[in-house]
Amino acid sequence: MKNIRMKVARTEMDLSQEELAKQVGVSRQTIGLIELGKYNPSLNLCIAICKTLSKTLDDLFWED
Amino acid sequence: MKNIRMKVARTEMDLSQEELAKQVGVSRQTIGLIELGKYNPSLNLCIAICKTLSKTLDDLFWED
DNA sequence: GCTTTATGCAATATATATTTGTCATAAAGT
DNA sequence: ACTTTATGACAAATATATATTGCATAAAGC
Repeated sequence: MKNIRMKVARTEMDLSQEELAKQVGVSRQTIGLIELGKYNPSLNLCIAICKTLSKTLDDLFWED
Repeated sequence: MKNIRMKVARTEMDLSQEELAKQVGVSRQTIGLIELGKYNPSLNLCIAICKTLSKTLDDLFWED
């Protein structure tokens, strides 16, 4: 399912998908697909995204 | 690096690597390698492990 | 001593995450 | 109107997570 929390956190930091991708070291498509919920990203990537967005794993990726 | 928190959580539940693997739906080797820190597991797998061990992502996979 | 049980290691095979490139579109700026 | 910027979609190629099998070892039970 869509990861709205991640998209919100990204826009709060005023970053485009492409800018976040560059900072995290992946392609724009990867970021886009994660936000669309069509991907099962690796733990290391999740952690890199969290650190860039000043969030934790539970903040962005933990449900219920 | 080694994931000691995961190993502790598993032993607290009195589960072997093989038992946890079966409950989570992966092979024993995958669990072993995650605990040894030689793997970059997928988010879905991390979540499945957390739920089986009654922990959250931050509990088992978030550092600092 | 022998047999389980639990764990680590290594090699090959398969599934899937991620990249790269390209196109389409809508919104914003000039 | 034109040009950027941001995003979604798609297909093919590459990298890597995960499965499978088999072997080695140490600890525990009998």
